[in-house]
Amino acid sequence: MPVTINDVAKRLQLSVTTVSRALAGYDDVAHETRLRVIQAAREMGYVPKRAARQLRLQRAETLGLIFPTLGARFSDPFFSEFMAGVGDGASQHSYDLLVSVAPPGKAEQQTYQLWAHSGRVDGFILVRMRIEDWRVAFLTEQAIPFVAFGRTETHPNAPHIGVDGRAGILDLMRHLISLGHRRIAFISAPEALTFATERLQGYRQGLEEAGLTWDPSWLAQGDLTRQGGYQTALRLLDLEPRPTAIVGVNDLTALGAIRAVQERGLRVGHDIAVAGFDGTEASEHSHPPLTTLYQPVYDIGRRCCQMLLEIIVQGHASKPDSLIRPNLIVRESTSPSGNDKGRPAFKDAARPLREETPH
Amino acid sequence: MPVTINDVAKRLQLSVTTVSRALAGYDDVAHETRLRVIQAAREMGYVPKRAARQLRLQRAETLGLIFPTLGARFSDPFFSEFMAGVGDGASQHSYDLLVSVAPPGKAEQQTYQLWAHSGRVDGFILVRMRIEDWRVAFLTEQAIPFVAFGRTETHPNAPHIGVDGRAGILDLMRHLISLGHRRIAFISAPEALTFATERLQGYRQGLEEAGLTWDPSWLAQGDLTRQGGYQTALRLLDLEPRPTAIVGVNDLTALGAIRAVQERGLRVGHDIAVAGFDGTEASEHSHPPLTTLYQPVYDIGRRCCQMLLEIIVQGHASKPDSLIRPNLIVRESTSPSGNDKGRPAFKDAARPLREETPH
DNA sequence: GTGAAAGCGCTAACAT
DNA sequence: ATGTTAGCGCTTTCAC
Repeated sequence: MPVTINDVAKRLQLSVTTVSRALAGYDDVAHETRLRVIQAAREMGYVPKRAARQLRLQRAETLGLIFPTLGARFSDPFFSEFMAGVGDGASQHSYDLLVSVAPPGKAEQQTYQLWAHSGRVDGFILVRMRIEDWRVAFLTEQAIPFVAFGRTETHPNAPHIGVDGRAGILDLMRHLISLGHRRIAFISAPEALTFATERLQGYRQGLEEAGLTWDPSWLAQGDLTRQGGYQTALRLLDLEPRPTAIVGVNDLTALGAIRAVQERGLRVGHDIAVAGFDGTEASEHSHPPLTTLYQPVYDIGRRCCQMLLEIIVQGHASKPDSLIRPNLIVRESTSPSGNDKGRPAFKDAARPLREETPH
Repeated sequence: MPVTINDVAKRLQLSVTTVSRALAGYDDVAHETRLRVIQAAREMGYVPKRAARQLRLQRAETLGLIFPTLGARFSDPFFSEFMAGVGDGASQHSYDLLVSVAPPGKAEQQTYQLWAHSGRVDGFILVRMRIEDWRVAFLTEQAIPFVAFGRTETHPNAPHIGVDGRAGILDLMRHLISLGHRRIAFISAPEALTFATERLQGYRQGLEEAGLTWDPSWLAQGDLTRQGGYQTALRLLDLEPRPTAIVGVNDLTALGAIRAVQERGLRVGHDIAVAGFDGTEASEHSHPPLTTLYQPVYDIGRRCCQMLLEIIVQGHASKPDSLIRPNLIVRESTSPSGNDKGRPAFKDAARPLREETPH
């Protein structure tokens, strides 16, 4: 049933070599022959069998992406957009994308091992980097190509694309401080995650820079979910004196905090400022819209992919790492005019869609 | 560098046949031999090359999943969870999951063709079914295994798992009507999508059942996004007399509608009821929490996968289709006590997490 | 209980 | 410009 290169060759009274070379675009094939081959292949619906090609070429032309699941529910708004970027980048070079979902741990490690050793993939895209990340150590040691979205403390020179969370949050802190805020709380995340620590640094730096006295109880730990943000914010709102601003380590956390503030009968933007990080679609449409730091996730996915392909094909990336500065998008959640009722006092900053970032 | 079955055989002074059979668990291998083989394989880090196995077995042991992108941004909270379900189901049977993202059209079709004809995958999981869906026609005609999440008008007997959107929305309509609502608006989606049409049927049926007079302007068309829901709801709110309830075809739409209502200075739940469909995490944490119809997306993903494997392995599914009834979860967005300030008047209905649905 | 050998479909080195 | 051939690593039939 499935048509092979042999079928095509027989029908044309040619050798498989010629067919293969004609299709692959070699220039030592007669022009007319090439046309006949292409024509026949199309008519017969011939497509090279991937497994045969992989076996012969000793490469899979496939990239691997293993998402760590966080809890019972796996619904990271990031995920789909990042994956779209990686997927588009891959298919642009006729590479495929193999995806798996595994909670960090034994099974996860086995999947990396299996995919690499079975030749299922030529390299990996890593996400949700941890400060100490066995994946980086493991892949480096085994000389398996990879590119990470985010850096690792223990292997700072590993190929990666990072987002400067410290600088981003610092921008945000300056914004808040310029609005007059002095008691600024921060809802963090498990500190094993690199980006959480980086963003926390921005927070600390912002406080220091302004020479603000600081209360340790203003620093709380969430879990990156709305629920976590909500519950943590409730506790922060009970403090005396109450913070006037709450910064969430990501949008989901901040969105949860908004809910907490509103349940306490306070007005977001007016009584208390709230801000997040990510620039997810949800941040645009919260009530009030959320001030946040936008990072171009789709684009980062594409670039991770490009970089990985360079490493696979050439053995090294032309630029082994880069640091993207997120854009502060000021919306009503940190504006004195932000409130629960009535029309917005001013238009939102425009948020770029899938734009290419300069390289 | 990579270790093959030959390497293992040589080291043990055995033939590759015996090694292969020992590892595959055949019972005509001496017990002691098997142990030696397993031991050596582990020590040497031997993993069968997938490409060689695929070529020999003439199957990929891989499933394909192609997500249609909607607009510039691809961020459906629902996809990540569905994919997790499919992925877990696949890996449970040592199958892999190949994922791509393509806007409906030419490129999408080519990907299906390519993956099938190149033997890259053994079958497909289809999502976002349309009333008339060329994918179903194409795959059926080519005898390529597939399972769809949602039904298709033109091929009602194609293997699929559906969610009874009509019955779900009907439950919701009864709920709204029992609360006294008489002017109920519905924000729909492109009618080419099966689920949009099904849910719309539930809306119409609910109105009919109650014998309500109906104004055509209460039916509006969104695009499944928050933004679309927001803008469409704004128009609905300008009607005279104003609807007292707005039903969104999905959670995102309803969440956008909530924002519109609040911007107009109205209280959700009190002045206007709003409800959605999906039971996403975001619906739990909106302000106020959103009444919605929960569908067990993760579980559906798993079951689609199970079914597809049955078709691939046995040639047919033990149960070619099933219809899941979504659960109405009543929250404050349709409660007279729902409002923007103060504590919730009653606890949310519990929302099940990744539970198994009865079969 | 074990081994020899064929062959899956493809690409490329090496003829001619 | 085209053909012959080897071989990628695996599974499985068949022989012993």
